[in-house]
Amino acid sequence: MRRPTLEAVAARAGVSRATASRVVNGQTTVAPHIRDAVLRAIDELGYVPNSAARSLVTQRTDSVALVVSEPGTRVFSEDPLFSTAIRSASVELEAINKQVVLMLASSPKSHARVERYIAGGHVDGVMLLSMHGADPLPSALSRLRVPVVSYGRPAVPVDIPFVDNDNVGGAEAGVRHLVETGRRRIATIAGPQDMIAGQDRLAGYRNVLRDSDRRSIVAVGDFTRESGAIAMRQLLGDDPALDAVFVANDLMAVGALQSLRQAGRRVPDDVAVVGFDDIEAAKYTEPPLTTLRHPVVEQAAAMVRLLLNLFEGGPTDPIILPTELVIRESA
Amino acid sequence: MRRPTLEAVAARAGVSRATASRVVNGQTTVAPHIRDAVLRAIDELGYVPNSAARSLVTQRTDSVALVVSEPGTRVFSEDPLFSTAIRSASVELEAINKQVVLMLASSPKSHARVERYIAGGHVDGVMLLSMHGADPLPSALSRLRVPVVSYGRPAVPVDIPFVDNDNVGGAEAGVRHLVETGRRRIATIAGPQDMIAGQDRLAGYRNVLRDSDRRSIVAVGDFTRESGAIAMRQLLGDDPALDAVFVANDLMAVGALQSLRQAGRRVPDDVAVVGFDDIEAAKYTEPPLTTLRHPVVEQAAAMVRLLLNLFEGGPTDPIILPTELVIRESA
DNA sequence: CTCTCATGAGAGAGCGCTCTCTCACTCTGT
DNA sequence: ACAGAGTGAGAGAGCGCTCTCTCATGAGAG
Repeated sequence: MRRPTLEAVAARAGVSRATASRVVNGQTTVAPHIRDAVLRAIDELGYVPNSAARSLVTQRTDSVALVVSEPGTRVFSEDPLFSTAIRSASVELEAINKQVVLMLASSPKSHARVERYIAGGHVDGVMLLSMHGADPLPSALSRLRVPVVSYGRPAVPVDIPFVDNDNVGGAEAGVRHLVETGRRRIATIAGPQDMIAGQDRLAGYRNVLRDSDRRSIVAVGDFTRESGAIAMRQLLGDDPALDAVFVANDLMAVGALQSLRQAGRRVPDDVAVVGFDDIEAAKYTEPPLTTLRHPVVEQAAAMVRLLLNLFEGGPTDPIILPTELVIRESA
Repeated sequence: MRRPTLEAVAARAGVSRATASRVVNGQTTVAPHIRDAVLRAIDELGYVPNSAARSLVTQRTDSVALVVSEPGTRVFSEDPLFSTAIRSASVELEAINKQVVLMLASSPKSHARVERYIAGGHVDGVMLLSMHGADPLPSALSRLRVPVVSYGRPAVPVDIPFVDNDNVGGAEAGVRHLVETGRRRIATIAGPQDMIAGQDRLAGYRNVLRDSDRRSIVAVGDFTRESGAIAMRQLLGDDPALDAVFVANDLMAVGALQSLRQAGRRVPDDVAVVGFDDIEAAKYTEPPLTTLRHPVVEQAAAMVRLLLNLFEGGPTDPIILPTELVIRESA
């Protein structure tokens, strides 16, 4: 009742195991009629190669770890960017016949687990969706001499190829839009400052405010809706006269819109709101959200290509993808 | 420069490979001082067992496939239930030291890929997040004699243990709430009728309407926001006097709210809206959405336990989890 | 002091596959 | 007709591990 082996196939086809192996692996040095005999045997027996045996000898596993390193669990479920990136990366990897091993690294304990697993040579490479700045994983993994690429620039300077979007440039474009539409008191709800995206988007905001001679008004959230709502209330308390807010991601912007509504502010008449990410929900807020779109699917695909290049010796320079201002009704 | 083998560990500790293996696998028949010597050698060499070699002989892989079988790609990224379920299942599996291999099965081509992979014995078991009714995967996999469990009742009657929430009961509770709050013309935006959740929630709606002597007004969406918006417009055209709508999921409810707003209807004054799922966004709509909560995290965890039971011969009866009506402002 | 028996450790046979090496055979050129 | 090159197929050595079988040792019983 156990699965047929290559040996069985070879026996049935009346050839040696080596020849059967050649056919399975698509080598051309097999005469057509022998090839056919082997293929028929494979078909009749329902033979499927044993991957453990294969990777034992080839030293390859044809699978890649997708490590989602995220301290809290909330963002993962809430933020559609995660699932989009994961899906896109999966699709790309499956296209080149690599399996995706999904690993969640939230606690230090699971960090250790991930490291052990990677060190165990279970995978040919690692793709890191690391959100947290103080994350020890990027450096730990790069030390393991395993091919690693990162989605998003690693917070600590470590020699890992990465793909990111232009957070600074995007934020600048968003805030500039507010300046150009005549807003005077432009606040921001920044993302967590231990995340690169949080830092960079705040930097972009500051750059433009500095150049346009405005005072910066900053509250900090953690990229969740909830925190956006709280931060918005806080900003309204700090400066009731603010007439615009640049929110570092759409999820927080949704929360901010709610707080603005509760405070009786009309958007965009009283307060203009610009988000970041252009998640699907941004189209459905009241009013629809002006935001910065960045190509998540392309970014994930680029990350896969980067990993492939790491395998095959192609270029592995960091890739920065552009963002695009999507103007809807909130600003 | 290659990784140390058990042989190397044994040599360094001055024991046989068999003894080293015993220590690695935690057998107790090793004298303490020998055990220590081996452990020290492991530590010094940084030894990590080669999983390919191990699973070659043990015939186990300690990994489980999580197959997301979903025809369109949109729902996956948009619907937070997917990521929540995936995360919860991952967490549970990691707790019992099983790896999660994520597989997307959207096209027939990828279906074949998944089948081949599963048949290849790469995984000890399969967890199926199958959304589509006509999905050939459940039956195909159950034929492969691989342990399979399903998140959500499979559409075709196939002998696979599954975990689901009480879709019919939940829908009934939601519609009953509308009836009890005095609504007369209660429409529904149903989910796709080739999905069990779509069918069952519509059935629940029909049950209550029949019992309360009301006419049913049905539009069908595909569980996306967009389709909810379209369906709502259609319903308003069909029956401008409707005063309530039960929407088969929150995503479509968000779209419906938008259409209602555009049509100048106040919620809940003119039209009451009840959703289903209680996604995070339901708290942030205008007005916040009354909806049916079901325990996604628990459901995924239960699925993992079911798979474990399949491995170890525990009970594998289907599990139906209850839903709970969460009353907010929309109804 | 010998015999039995539990106990701890080693020898060695695979698990199923790939891949190098070798060899038999056919084909070309002289 | 024969050397040399080219081609297709088999033999066999591992890859790193687990696990059964066997054996050496020493404690306890007679």
